[in-house]
Order: sequence, then C-alpha cells, then structure tokens
Amino acid sequence: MNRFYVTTPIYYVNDAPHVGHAYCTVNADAVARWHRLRGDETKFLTGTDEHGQKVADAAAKNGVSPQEWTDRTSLRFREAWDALDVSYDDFIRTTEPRHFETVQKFLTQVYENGYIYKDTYSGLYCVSCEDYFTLEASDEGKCPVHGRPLTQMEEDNWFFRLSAFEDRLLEFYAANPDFVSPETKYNEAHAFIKGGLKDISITRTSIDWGIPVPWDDKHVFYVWYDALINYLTAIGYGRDDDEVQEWWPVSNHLVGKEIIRFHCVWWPAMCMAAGLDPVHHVQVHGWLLVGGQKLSKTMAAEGGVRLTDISPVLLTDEYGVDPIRYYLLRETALGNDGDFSLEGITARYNTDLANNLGNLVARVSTIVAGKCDGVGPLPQAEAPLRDAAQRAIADTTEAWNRFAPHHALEATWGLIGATNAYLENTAPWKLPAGDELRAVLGNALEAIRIVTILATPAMPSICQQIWERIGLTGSPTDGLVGDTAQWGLYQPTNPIVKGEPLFPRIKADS
RNA sequence: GGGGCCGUAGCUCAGUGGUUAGAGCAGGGGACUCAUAAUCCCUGGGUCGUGGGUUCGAUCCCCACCGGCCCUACCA
Repeated sequence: MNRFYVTTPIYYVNDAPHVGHAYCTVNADAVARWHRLRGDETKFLTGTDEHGQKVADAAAKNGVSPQEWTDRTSLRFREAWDALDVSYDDFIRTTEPRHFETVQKFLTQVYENGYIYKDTYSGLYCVSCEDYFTLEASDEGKCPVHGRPLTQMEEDNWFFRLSAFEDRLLEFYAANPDFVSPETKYNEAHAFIKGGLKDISITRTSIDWGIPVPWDDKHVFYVWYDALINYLTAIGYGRDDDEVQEWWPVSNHLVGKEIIRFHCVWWPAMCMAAGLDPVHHVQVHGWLLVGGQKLSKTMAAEGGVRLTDISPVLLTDEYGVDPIRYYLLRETALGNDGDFSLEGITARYNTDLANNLGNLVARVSTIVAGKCDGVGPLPQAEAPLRDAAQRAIADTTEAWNRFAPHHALEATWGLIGATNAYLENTAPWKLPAGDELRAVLGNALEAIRIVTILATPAMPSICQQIWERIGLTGSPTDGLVGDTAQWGLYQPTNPIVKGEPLFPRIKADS
C-alpha cells in the first residue's frame, strides 16, 4: 500500500480567502484526488494559521476577541473550500489543543537537543510597521516602507541555532536533488543556504496571542515557528495518535514561491534539530497575476484589483465549480506565475469545456439516441482511437504523478481532440445501422469513459455526470485508475442520457 | 546594497549547443452538418529583449546593458 501526504500552507486568518488561496488549495486537492484514484492511502491537509500580531490586530480592529475572530475567519476558509469541492481529509487550526501539544513537544525536543538558546534580539525597529529590519534590508537605516528612521530596539528572545545546519542542509540538498521543485526554486533555496545562515529569533514577549514556550512562560512562539509544525500536528507528532513513521516519509508540501525560505530552509533545519528527517518534497507554485500584477490583499486594498471579483465563492457562483477548478489547474503551469483574468476563464470554458468536451458528449449522445435506441454499443478491442487513448493515459498519469496538473489535463484533452477527429473521419451520422456504426459509437463512448476517469481529479462533479450520461453506474472513481483506465472496458448498464448541455457557451458580451 | 527570475508568433506559453524554432487560443481558407454558430482539415518567415564574447556553429553557454518582476528573514 502506497501512501501520499499532501499539504497546503495554513492560511493566515487576518483576511478573507481569495483566489490565490484557492489556486494553491485546488492544486493540492486535484493531486490528492489523483493519488486516491491510484489507490494510494492519501492524506490531504489544509487549515488556518491563527496566531501572531496581525491576527490580534485584526481582531481588535473588528472589536472581537482573537478567538472569536479566528473562529469566524477560519470558517470562511472552510466555506470557500466546500464551494470548490475541496476534499481535504483534515483541516487544522493552530489554536487547537492538539497543535499546542505537538508544538510544545517538538520545540522542547529541539531545546533539549541544544539548538535553542536565549539571547537579546537587538535590531532596527520601525514603529509604523511594528517590525524589525536588518540593516541590509533597510534603506540605509530608514524603513523601506515608510522611509522614516529606524530605531534600535532590544528584546529578550529565544533563538534557534539555524547557523548550525548550514552544512547539513547543503549535504541534504546535494543528496536530494528532487527535494524542491521546480528546479529553479531548488536553486534559489540552495543558493540562499550557501549564502550563509543566521540564527533566528523564534519567540516574542511583546504579544500573548500565541503558543506559550513550555520552559519560559513569558514567551510565546513566533507565529512562523508554530505554523510550520502544523504539518506534524496533523499526523500526531508527540501525541498518542503518532503516525509520523507512516506519513512523514511521503509528505509533500505545496507552497507559494514567497515562502520558500520557511519551507526549504528553516523547516528542514528545524526537523533536523528535532531529530527528524525533513519533509520529503516541497513543490513550489508561482503566483496568479491580475493584469501582470500580483494578486494580493494589498493590491486590492489599493484599488488595483477588485477583491469582490476574485473571491473564489463568487467565481464558482458565476462559472460553476468544475470550470473554475479546471481553469485554475489548466491555465498555469504549476511553478510558474500565471495570468488570471475573467477573459481567460471564458476562453478556457468555451474552447476546452463547451466546444471540445461538452460538445463531444452531446454529439455522441445524440447519435446513439437516434441510431441505437439510446443504448451505448460496446467498443472494439482494436480501434484507431485506442492508441490515442493509451497515449493520453500514459501522459496524464505521468503528469499527475509529478505535480503537473496543467500537463495532465493537456494530455487528457488530447484524447478528446482525437475522438472528435475520429468522428469526422468515420462520420457515424452517415452510417447505416449496423456493426460499423455500433463500433464507431462504442469506441467514442469508450474514449469518453476514459476521459472522465482521467479528468475526475480536476472536475469530480462533471465527470460523474458524464459517467452517468453514457449509461454507466457507479463512478469514475470506483476502482483504481490503473485498472479502469484501460481501453475496452466500456459496458453500459443504462440508456444514454442526452441531457442539457454540460457547459452552455458563455457569450462574448456577457 | 546583496541574491535570484523572466523577456520566443497578435495573446498565453513550450523548447533544444547544430540541417526548415514549436503548441494552444485568436486570425485566414476549406470541409462537414451528428453536435452547444460546435467539429475536422489546411494555414505560423517570429532580428527567439539589445550589444558583445566563447565556438566550426547559439535562441539555448559567458559578460554587459535595457525592460518587467521576486526575495532580502510573519501576504497562497
């Protein structure tokens, strides 16, 4: 039995979920669904990050307690994921007792291993930002954001001895060239380590909205330290339900490129410090850009992007869940930045979904209804379409296995194109009733059946619908893809259903 | 200041040290009529950002520059 553990970052609850969150989460979801389809025992974790100064501030600003604020905002994330058909197995909140327990166990271990020490943090502080800057990061001693002079501040902090892991991290990177992908992100992380690592402050005394340091109750852990450990909380690290041995060796983090440092440098070092192997794999994704600009809360606040237009829930209301999932997965190569636009959604929808897939199902259904009394004929063992199907199956499989949903869908759509072309060549609408006609339609239906299996990680609900329309019982997810995605297995038990268009075209002016 | 990324057909992007640089979409032409004015076939001379260098030969290697962007230690 293979296992597969995939995580998203836990999302920071100082604001509402937006498309950027959805992008990451839907990719993780599709990959998780693929692995379930392969028969892997799969665990898909997402959740919310609920500590830190910004959350406390956001709560205060809204006149509620931090706990109430996080309850409220965390719920919005779960609602968004429900709206997107996200099949997480576990939703973690960093304010949960289980997380307190794991964090304290984990960091106590690091402490006992001698990698945490107390020192005075002294740095340049910007009162407006309420944050420290290094001299290098500052604008010649002035705040790079506000331009006002930074003041020297001191605070007693506990420090993590990150510098002790420079060599071990470099060795680890050398020994694990697939640790981070895509390769450019691996290089980036590797280069950063080579550039030298400094110890980092991991606790705060200035706030109390956080997880207490077990050996020093004046301190709470800095939010990132607590946050990263969520990946271990969910598999029971340090608790009765400890399943770290089973899940950690097959762990995969899907993260945005801006948090490479935390996941590819700090986090493996922290694991090493606790006597644990680092996460198995970090898959980095790029950003969705709106009009070439980063899609972010900041931009929206400045009026650069209308936040209401990029709420995931509004998008699914407008275009449907599966089309949005398809767009997010298909439009941008995972690892690259991508354009996000309503025009792009419409284009993908009309061409790939309405014209290619939806129309294929419609035209085949109509001919079967008209010429075969609505009963789907069986495919041939040997058919011209068979090669196209096998190529699509192989390419799609390979792509999903390496975190490349865009390539997977491209490969699957290759079979849709081949099937449309096959229909042109065989012109079943001209054929008299008989074996030839039945063979052509059976082959086309078989291709459609295979498509629904291959595409179900991306569009679970539409694929189920198509499955039923072509007269099959059960679901595309019944059985393992290795067994079911093989030419020749189409065997309907129900009549073909013509039905309404699966994807009514979106008119250009709407 | 330091580190890194990107710049390829109208658009979005693939791609490789070597004869004619590719795909999808858009556009143009044709076919067909089963289908959601859908589908299928044909159609892509674009200084591969600019200027140098290495090389028998570079879009792909090196350097500089221009333009866009990211990280520099709490925004997917």
